[in-house]
Amino acid sequence: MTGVDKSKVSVMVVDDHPIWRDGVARDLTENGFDVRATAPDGDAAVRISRAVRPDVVLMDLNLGETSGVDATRAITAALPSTKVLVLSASGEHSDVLEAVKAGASGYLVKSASATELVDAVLRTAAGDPVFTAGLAGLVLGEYRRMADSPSEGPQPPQLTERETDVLRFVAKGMTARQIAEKLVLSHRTVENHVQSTLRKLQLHNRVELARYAIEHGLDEE
Amino acid sequence: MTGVDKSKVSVMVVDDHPIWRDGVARDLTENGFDVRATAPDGDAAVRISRAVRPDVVLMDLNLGETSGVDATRAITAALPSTKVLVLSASGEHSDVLEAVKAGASGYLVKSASATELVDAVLRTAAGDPVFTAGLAGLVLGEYRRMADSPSEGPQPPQLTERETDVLRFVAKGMTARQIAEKLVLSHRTVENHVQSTLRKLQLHNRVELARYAIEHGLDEE
DNA sequence: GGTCCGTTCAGGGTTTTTCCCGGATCCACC
DNA sequence: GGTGGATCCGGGAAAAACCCTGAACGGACC
Repeated sequence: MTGVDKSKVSVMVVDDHPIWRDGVARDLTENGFDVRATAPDGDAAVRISRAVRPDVVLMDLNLGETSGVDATRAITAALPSTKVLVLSASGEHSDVLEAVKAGASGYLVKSASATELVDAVLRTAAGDPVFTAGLAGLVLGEYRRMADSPSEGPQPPQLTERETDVLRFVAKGMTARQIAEKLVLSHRTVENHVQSTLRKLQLHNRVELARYAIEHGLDEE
Repeated sequence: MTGVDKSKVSVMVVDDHPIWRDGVARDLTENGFDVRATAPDGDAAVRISRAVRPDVVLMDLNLGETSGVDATRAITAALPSTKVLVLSASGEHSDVLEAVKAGASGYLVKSASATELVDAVLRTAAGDPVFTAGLAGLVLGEYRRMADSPSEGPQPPQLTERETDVLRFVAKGMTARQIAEKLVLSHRTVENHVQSTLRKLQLHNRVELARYAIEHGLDEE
């Protein structure tokens, strides 16, 4: 149909309903996409996406316990080249804006047809923002209203200055005590910064922090 | 004198005698080299060289407790583009061969004159192997005698297959228990492999291991 | 004034890592 | 047959990391 090579677009599907999840996955596969992975919740999504590095993540917002928004934030933070296309039952304005703020590249309501979905994934992979009719205007208006973020992108993961300081040293392989000495702090404070950074980025240990820092060039400067 | 741009050659001086160390550093500076760092022992040398990434490391072999050979091995393993020029009081054949096996690009006895030193550092930076008269033949003969290492280079850091397996997973941020499950091992065994790898590469924790793995492409494959 | 957030410190607990040591098997090489 | 390396398993102990909690201060913002 379109001129894009769909076989090169790798996709991950995140949804807590197995039926819907597999249905979407089959649809996409039949349409030539490379469905590399599926995940039932946010935690798994974050973990698996880091391993699989799909081009596009189809993310349900309403994921039982873990929030799709948090997962979206973590994924776009960890994998700048991966696009997250939110597929949600609701078309709530607040949900849409939250998702976009978290780094989503598009927002589709689940009532969309299969052909709409295929088209949306293709366009998302190509870098176009995709929004269900009526929502594009909303997001655009909101952008204008904010007006203060000159060049945005998927929201630089909101680490505080101190957290960034600590992260840099963690990425060099220093212990909390060594960092504390360097920054003239208590090692407990350093550990707290590490903890809050782990939470914000949805990572689980210092090695993952180091990889994150390296991928984002936080360690060179 | 020579046509090479000395101001571009960065050097680190490793020696446990402050007087000698500073004397050499001053000599080199006066001759236009960029002496970026000095270190009094092997541990500091390994640590600092990773941060500074000098073109040439002037390494004393006889460093109190820590061995200059070990430091040489660790530095050449971690920084393939950094050359280690050994500056030793002794001209012992076994010392020379050990140093070369550890990755040294050259070997100079300390009785060398300042001009010889300057010349040696320049040639080392240019990639030439530099040896005090009489030692070049020794090393060449030894190479021929070994004859079985087809293309050597600075000795690929001698990690065993299992250690490399474990390292790959460590670099992904997995704990010893997770790796143990993956490789069907006891977590104590995994920890032992981590330990021996740390020793061999003269690193001190998993974050440094991860950085090593990433720098050497061990994590992608 | 009140509230939120960033930064700092700390207690208290569990888990993991780091470091040292030992022993066992297998296999290759001399 | 001995020797050494790679691989495996384990004990013990100290350090570090991980995770949650509360608390204090100052600055920004309403």
